[in-house]
Amino acid sequence: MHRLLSKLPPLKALIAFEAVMRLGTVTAAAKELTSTQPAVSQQLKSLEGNLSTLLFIRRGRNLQPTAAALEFYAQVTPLLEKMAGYAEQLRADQQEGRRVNIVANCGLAHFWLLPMLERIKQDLPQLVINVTLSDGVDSEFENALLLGFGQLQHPLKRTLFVERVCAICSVEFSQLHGLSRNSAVQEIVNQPLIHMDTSDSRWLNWQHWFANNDLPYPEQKNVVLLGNYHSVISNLQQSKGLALGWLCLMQDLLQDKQLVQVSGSIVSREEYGYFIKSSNAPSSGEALVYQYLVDAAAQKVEYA
Amino acid sequence: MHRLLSKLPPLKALIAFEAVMRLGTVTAAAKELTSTQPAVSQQLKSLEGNLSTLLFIRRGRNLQPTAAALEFYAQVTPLLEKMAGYAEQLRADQQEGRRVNIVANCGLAHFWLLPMLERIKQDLPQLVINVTLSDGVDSEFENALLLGFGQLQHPLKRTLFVERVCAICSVEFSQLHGLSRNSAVQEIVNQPLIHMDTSDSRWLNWQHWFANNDLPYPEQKNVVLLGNYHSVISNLQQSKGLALGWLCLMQDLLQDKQLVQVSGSIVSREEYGYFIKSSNAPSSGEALVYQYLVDAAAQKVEYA
DNA sequence: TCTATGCATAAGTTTTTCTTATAGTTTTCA
DNA sequence: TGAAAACTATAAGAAAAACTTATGCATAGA
Repeated sequence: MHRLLSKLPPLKALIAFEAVMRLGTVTAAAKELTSTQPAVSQQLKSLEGNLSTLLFIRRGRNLQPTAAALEFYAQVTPLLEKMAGYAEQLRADQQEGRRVNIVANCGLAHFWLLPMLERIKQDLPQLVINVTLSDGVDSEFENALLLGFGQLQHPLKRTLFVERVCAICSVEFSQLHGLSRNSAVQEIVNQPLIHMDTSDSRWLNWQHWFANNDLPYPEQKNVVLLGNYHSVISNLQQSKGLALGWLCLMQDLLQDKQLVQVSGSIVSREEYGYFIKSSNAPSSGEALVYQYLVDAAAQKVEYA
Repeated sequence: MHRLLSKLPPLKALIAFEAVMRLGTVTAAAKELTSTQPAVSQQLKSLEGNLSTLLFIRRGRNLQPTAAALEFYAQVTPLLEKMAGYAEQLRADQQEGRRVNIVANCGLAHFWLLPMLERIKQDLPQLVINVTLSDGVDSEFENALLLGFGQLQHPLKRTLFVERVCAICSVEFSQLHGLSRNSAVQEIVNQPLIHMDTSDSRWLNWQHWFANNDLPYPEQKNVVLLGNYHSVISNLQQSKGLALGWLCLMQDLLQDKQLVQVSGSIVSREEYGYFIKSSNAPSSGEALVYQYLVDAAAQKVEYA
């Protein structure tokens, strides 16, 4: 353990050493580093102590580097420069908005953002886009674009998709049970239902759906609560029952006839849905991606 | 200016970052670094601030590195490891006494040590020997073998050569003026004399020589004071006059008949001469060189 | 739902680093 | 030769940085 800590000399001392080697005197180095001569002198001493190696022969007024110092200088300077270069690169990327972080709700990411990601990267090649999946988040992120789900009435949030859900199942399941878009809502009462674990109660669930259709909530046995929407769809495709489908996310699958809408009932809440929210200090790149996603969502809605 | 300082992130933070990336959690990193979780957490924060780049997406309990973090980790870790490696190498060299610093009087170095240096390196190939020339030094050096000139009565000093000087000149000059080893000391009185600037008064000079031979010190006009012994010999070889020759240093040149001793007078002071002195904490390598030089000096004396 | 694990933040303390002042050495200049 | 200037090392008090303890909050697992 302590793989590096115990072996690395103090960086400040290295910087002081580099400057002294390059400029020849402690005083000049101190000037460049906007520090004082004793400070640099002590740094050198501490470096010599750390390396337990004499780096300079002190002859009263001037210093003469030892062979060890010359060697170490030649080794370490390029490393410091590279390191500074990498750090600068990162800062520049950030400064110029080339690096964009997106924190996205899992379902939205899986069924909407990720399929589109390659295209986004092609369309905005100057950006480095980083997507992190995260459910149950609508808090502040300091440096990331947030794609979340929840209440839409918020000055900083912009709506991507209003919440609209319907009952869906696989083609196979629909054929087996004679279900279709024209089925009456009553037919759904006795079907096995697939549930998502919506412990945070932000989401519409089957209870809402039945209440909205003036039907009694059927008693459920052996309820399976799935942790994320991806699992729900996975179970759905295995024809294990009916699930609630968020229209905006399922649109492609419905159009491709991979899934089937059951009954014409669409339950929606205008004040809930998927939203996009800028970081506190959006970069130019973030602004680009923001607009790109807003546009993409608007286009998708048109099909609905 | 500020070529590196302003661009480099704090090293401590880099070490914390490296450990967190490698181990996955702040707590584990803190444990490895024998620090505390909040300390590491703050380091990460400071690094993010320094790079003005988000490195981790915090999701309550765990951290997820951003693309920037992964990239930076891949760039920086090898640099840190190399740096640690170089530092370790230096420490190991020192530890095992592979690195020896010699601070040597200019004259002694030029006429005795340096001609022998290649041979020393061949004979002690495991050592890295670093010679620094320095006149007028008999003070303490923390980490270097000192070859100096001065008083010999000192518990830590060991005599290399007792001070013995004679008058010398070039072969050409001796032939022009009919001088030889058999010449009487009186013949020297009217010859042009070459002087070394011995402002520190440790050295025998022409005044001493004349006094020692019971001769009046001849009035000098256009006295040229040369700063180092090398210049003196250079002038001597240009047949500009007579100079005082330190026997131990001139021995090779006298044997090769490049220079000629004039008169048989040899002035010596038993309590002065060239000495060798160990550093405060001599390494094994230093001890080897010490003995090597003592032996070499002893051998040389035999010819005298 | 309760507990364990893990991160962030705040506040006070400790450690490190820096600055000011001083002394010593060497070079330069008169 | 001697005084001034340039440069470094060291000591001690001051400033800054880092760390630790305590606490709150969020998530994961039972």
